[in-house]
Amino acid sequence: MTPLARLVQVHKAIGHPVRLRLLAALRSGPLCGCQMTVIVKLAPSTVSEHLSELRKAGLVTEKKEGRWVEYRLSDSVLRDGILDPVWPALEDDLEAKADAVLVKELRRVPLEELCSVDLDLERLQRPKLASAIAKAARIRTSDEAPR
Amino acid sequence: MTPLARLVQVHKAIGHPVRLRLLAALRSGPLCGCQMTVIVKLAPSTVSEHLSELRKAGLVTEKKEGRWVEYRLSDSVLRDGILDPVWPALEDDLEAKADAVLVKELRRVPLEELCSVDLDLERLQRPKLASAIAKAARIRTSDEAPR
DNA sequence: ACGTTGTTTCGGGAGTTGACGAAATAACGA
DNA sequence: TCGTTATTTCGTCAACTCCCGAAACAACGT
Repeated sequence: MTPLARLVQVHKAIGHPVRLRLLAALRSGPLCGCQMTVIVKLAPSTVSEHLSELRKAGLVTEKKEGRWVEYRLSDSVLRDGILDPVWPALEDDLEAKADAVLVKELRRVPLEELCSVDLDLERLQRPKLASAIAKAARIRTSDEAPR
Repeated sequence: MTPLARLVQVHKAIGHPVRLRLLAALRSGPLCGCQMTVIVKLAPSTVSEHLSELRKAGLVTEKKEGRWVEYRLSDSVLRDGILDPVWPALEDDLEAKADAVLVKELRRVPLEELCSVDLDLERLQRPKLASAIAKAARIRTSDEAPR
């Protein structure tokens, strides 16, 4: 793959709202796939495909951790600074800020508890899920967000 | 348009080989549309649409100069450094380097002369023009890397 | 006025992307 | 073992992208 084709792949990966939100969510630390589905509220298969594209572009790495796959920003992202110009813009974005709040809450919920939340039928509805998570989060308030 | 949507628009614009080559070509100075069609060897209408997308993304600006439209990298590109991480990678790219040589040659040809090349319409929009330029530049005949 | 040239817009066709659900796979726990 | 849960792969379909040529538009020279 030529350097130009590589650049195209990377920027195509960045150039999608869902993938950009996933990258932003990972900025505060690693997350597993099921957490990401909660954040962007899409079907697990869709999120998996987005993450696969980010991995192929070298933007995230994945590590199998028991039942879950832990995703994190790749070293090259931090080293090459390819995303450095995007973070400041996201500071002013309402959706990105809401995501950041949700991510922070999610990190306080142990994965076992998060997965036990009954999603019912409507994955698309945010308030119910968010309140369920918030309720679960109120029970546990010990961990602190990394980095 | 939200900051996130704006970022997506910018990176989608960058995430295409032709548009990336156009941006790279503009790095050495302003160019007009007809010069760009020579560089990327696509129909004028196609190049126009690519440039329109780059303009809507705020990456290039255009200024009408007589019959020609002069495109150049926008101030914000240079200010925000959104493209700073891409230039080093293009240094290693064969196609980008060949483009750079051709651009250098093109800049020596006055626009009136470039446009005066007789272009009867066989096959692609202006093969005769392209070959004439290639002959002058002596580079475009040997960049078929097989594999 | 007219023809020429550079550029843009429009319509369409081939190919790609993004979303889903269903099914398959992997790992835990009872 | 079996059932549950997280994740991936696959088939499908709607929507979009990219490229083209034709036509329209804009500006120059004669």
